[in-house]
Amino acid sequence: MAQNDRAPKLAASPVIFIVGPTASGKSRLALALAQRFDGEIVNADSRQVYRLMDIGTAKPSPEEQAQAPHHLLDICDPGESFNLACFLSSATAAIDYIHGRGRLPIIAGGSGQYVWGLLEGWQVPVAAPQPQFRREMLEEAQRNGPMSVYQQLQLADPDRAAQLDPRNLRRVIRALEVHHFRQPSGSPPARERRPLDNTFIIGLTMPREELYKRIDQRVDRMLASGMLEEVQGLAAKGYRLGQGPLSSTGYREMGQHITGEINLEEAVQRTKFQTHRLARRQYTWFKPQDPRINWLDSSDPDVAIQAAALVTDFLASRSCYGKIDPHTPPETG
RNA sequence: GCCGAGGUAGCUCAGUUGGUAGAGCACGGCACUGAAAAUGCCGGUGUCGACAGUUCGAUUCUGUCCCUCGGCA
Repeated sequence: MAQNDRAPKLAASPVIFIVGPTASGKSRLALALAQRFDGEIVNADSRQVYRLMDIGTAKPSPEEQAQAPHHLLDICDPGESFNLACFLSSATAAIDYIHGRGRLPIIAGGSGQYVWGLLEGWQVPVAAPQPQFRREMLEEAQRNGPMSVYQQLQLADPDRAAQLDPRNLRRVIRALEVHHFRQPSGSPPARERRPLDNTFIIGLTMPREELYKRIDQRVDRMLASGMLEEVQGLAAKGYRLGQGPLSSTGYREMGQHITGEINLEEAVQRTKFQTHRLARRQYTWFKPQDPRINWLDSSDPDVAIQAAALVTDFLASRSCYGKIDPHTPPETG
């Protein structure tokens, strides 16, 4: 089935992915594998890219970061907006760089859109966000209802309109934005993107109840280590509570507490519930039945050993430069 | 012990002028191609505290009992 339209790409440089819901232990496993296989970690978490957002994003500590090279952490100011396109180009660059050093890239993170976009080589429309336009459309929706914006899209791009829920204002506005501001053909084309070759995906999971317990404990730990103070510090620097990156789970709830909307206890409980929801939504990107993902139960103390064994096998099967893999055991594993 | 208020979905509560009930949150599922930890969508049978009475019919009315929370002793 691996027919080649050109020279076979033997031993293409491998890439390891570690995916799964929040609090499943991705960062820790990434570190273990990086040390074991001479790897470098590339963050695929949409919030850990922001500086000053450490505690609430469960970003690896400086000590942990010192144990292996990390990429795409702290590359943005919380006032800037990071997005899929930013991720795709910077992650691709990081992978090339790591391969160039003869090392193993380990992509670790729970942002499904980023992970699959990178792995599947998504070609995103070249139309930069237009804050002004978004604001206008938002006002339009407030004045005349979201339907009026949707109707504009139906006129402008009926195909896209048919794919969207009219009630999902944000997506509808984005679609209109793409229609109006897409780079005209003739301007330099976007960088051609293709699916990554030679990838191996490890998924970390565990029984739902267990996951929720770990999430709750982690939220308590975040608070004890100064999560509220972190958000207060961001507010003091002028970042708007509840906006942009500060609308992330946990940050939003702490913000609501800071403005006096809810008490601390309520904010903590909501953060826990919101994080459960986040985990559920992550499972719709990383599906338990997805054959591409090699799932491991992260509540098993041996996960790191099991993962290392899988990676060892994977690398062995790929690094033989044209030699035939001596044995392909039929067992299911 | 007496007087009030209340016992309805896992939680907080609404409701039925008598025809077996519904919101928010939780929880479960889904979508997602430059905001994605964001945004949007779908999913509600639960001895309506227990027992008895009135009634064609009671979660809804009546009585007794049990429990909770106030107040008075």
